[in-house]
Amino acid sequence: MQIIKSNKNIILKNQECLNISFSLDCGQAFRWRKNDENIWSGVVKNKFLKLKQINNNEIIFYDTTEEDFNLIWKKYFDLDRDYNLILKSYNEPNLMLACEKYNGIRILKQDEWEAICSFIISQNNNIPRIKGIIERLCENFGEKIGESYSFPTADILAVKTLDDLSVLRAGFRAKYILDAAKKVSSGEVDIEKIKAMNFEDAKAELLKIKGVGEKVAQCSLLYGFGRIEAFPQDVWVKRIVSELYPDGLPECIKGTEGIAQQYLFHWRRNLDD
DNA sequence: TCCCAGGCTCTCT
DNA sequence: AGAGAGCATGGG
Repeated sequence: MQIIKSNKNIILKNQECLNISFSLDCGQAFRWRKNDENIWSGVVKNKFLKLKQINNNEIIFYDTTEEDFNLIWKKYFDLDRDYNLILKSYNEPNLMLACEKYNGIRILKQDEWEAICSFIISQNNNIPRIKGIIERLCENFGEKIGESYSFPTADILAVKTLDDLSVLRAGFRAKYILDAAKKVSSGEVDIEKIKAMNFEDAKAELLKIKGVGEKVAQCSLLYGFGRIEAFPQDVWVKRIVSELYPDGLPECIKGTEGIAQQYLFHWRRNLDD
């Protein structure tokens, strides 16, 4: 991997196992948009970013300093993890197929609160509508950042009412968003403490929030807290498990279940393509 | 019109 | 402790 400064941009060359389109559009993050020039744009932690992948081995981070690249984007795209090594360790045929076809998916390290809130919204919902609700959440309650908006903090949402949230058209999930915001804002569910907890304790903390069950907790831990041993089972993954692994998950994914899950999920959803 | 969508809560056995 | 209805909203 090579980091090159070019005018105001950063160019990342020869980064192994990183496909930004797969990573930004595989159902793990809901706020990235691609324009007709294949330029992606999004907001992470109050930073607005545009980026584009060229020739599969060159990624341009527009208007980005080396400092922001090293402090924010390296972590967000999980670049310190050796995905080749992990994917190579998978020796189960179906999983190998998924990894070959969608090579370059990385688990994005999202903001913890944003992940909790986003996956609360995701329950019993479809991806286009999830994106719409989250977009309205940011436009109505976030702050203007570049060409987009920040994700509203728990503190901001904690003092809203159900009536305030009606603009989201989130349905029955609105009351869950409020409960989550109040518990996170008050520290009853303490994100800083969760970071330091073991997996089971961390999950138990998240389950204190109304509207957070097993699946949403696992998603929060995987995409928000970077716990790659999490294994969220939605309807698609349940389908995969019952079809392919009725007697248990393959031994080779132990410790990196979340990464395997992401490849299997994306592969199974796009089987007809 | 009916069914379903990256589930969870509540209630009833 | 396990099963099932109900939940808001919108797209196919």
